[in-house]
Amino acid sequence: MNDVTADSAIARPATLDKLADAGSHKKTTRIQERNRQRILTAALSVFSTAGYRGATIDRIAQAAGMSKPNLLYYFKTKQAIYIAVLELTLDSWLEPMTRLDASGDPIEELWCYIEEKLELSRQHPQASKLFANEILHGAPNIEGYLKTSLKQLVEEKAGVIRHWMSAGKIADIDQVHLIFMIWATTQHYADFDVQTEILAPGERDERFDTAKSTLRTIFMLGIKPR
Amino acid sequence: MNDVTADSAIARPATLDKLADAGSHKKTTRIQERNRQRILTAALSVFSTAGYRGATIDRIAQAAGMSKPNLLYYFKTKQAIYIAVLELTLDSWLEPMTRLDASGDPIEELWCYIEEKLELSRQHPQASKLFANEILHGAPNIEGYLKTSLKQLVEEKAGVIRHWMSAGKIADIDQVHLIFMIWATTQHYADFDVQTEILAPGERDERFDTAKSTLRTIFMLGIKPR
DNA sequence: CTAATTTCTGACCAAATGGTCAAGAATTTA
DNA sequence: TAAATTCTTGACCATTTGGTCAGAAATTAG
Repeated sequence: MNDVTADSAIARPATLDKLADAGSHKKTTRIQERNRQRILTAALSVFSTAGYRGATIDRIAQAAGMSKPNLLYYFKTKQAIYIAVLELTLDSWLEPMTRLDASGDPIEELWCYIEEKLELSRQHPQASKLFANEILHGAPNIEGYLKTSLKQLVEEKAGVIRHWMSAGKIADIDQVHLIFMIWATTQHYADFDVQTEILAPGERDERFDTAKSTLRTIFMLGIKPR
Repeated sequence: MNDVTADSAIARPATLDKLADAGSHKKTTRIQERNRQRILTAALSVFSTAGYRGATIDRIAQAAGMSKPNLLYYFKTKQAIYIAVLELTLDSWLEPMTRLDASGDPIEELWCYIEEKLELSRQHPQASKLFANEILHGAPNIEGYLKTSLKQLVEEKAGVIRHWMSAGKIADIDQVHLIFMIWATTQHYADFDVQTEILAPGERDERFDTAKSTLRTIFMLGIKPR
């Protein structure tokens, strides 16, 4: 019996493996390109709604329009598909943060970041759910990434925010926890969309617009220097 | 093949079933009392970390210190255990909101609510994760509850907040989305604890204290009337 | 103490699922 | 066109897992 406890693909890989045909010298054919893409798209859809354990290779194959053995011809294991999808979406999910610019106007920079994060939740809720699931279950597959790349990025941007603070441009609060607040409030609309739909009925876009104006009011007032 | 899509116990039960020995006329023995309790505790632990699909009856039984068939003597199905745990924790999880008092001081009332929610995340992270998982996967088991009891409660309290607003006691923002913000920011520390541990290292209590002071600053400044 | 009832367990079953494989179909290359 | 390579699939296997059951063990009732 395995020692794996949670809804995870594997116990503790230190880092994400590069699954792209990195070392391989074989050229990738057009069929490969197309099918891998189909699989990844299908996998994102299935994993994000069903979680790792809840997803079955059969479902993913079906969603990708191919047979299970055929899918396994492109990705050897279920875990390999999962890791590939995580990899594929991680960068774009974190990208807005990299654009926090120390030389810009603090209030404007932060609002821009919040807005972009909310926009990501609006347009790519599946990515958000994928990560939410992963982290909720202990982040066994991206633990290494969190501890290295993400930590470094967060430390860098926390430094930027701290700089703004000591210049008296924004209120004095913990920088990392401010980032947590931004993540929590924006991703909430993707991860818990079922709940927000029920409790704040109406058109989806309308809901996101109201969310945006609420976030603007509170964050902008909340971080303004006194 | 079943039609169930996500990591869910069942497709769409309108409401949570009362699983307590409601209709039964048999008395509950002491052994029953003890073992049911053990099972529910174990189940909360396992379900919250592994999700519904990731949890196995065997693991729950093991955590409860009994054999699988014995556990199934007390709860007929895995789903029955899951629903029972959800039921057991739902009320206490939502209870702080019921205490939002229209006659109290708005700022103080709201801060009190935020503080209590954060405290719940600190002391009962498992409950938070259980719900996060459930809602993330479409809330198939508590959909009915969300649409009735929770919706009613939220509407009532949104009314209270609206009242404060029209009296000019707090800033003019969407009430329901303010509630979302409070949920998102406080539950974040339970649901994504792995991430917060990595990015904001140090003692757990210290982290929660810093979170609290950050939330206080932003929320209190953010909702203050201009 | 004996009988009735409750509690508990090992053995077992059926379905679901991750993964394999030999061989056929399609495509590319020479 | 023929050979080589890539792509695809039905059939199959092993493991996991939710759940059953007959009966043993313990507990309670008379």
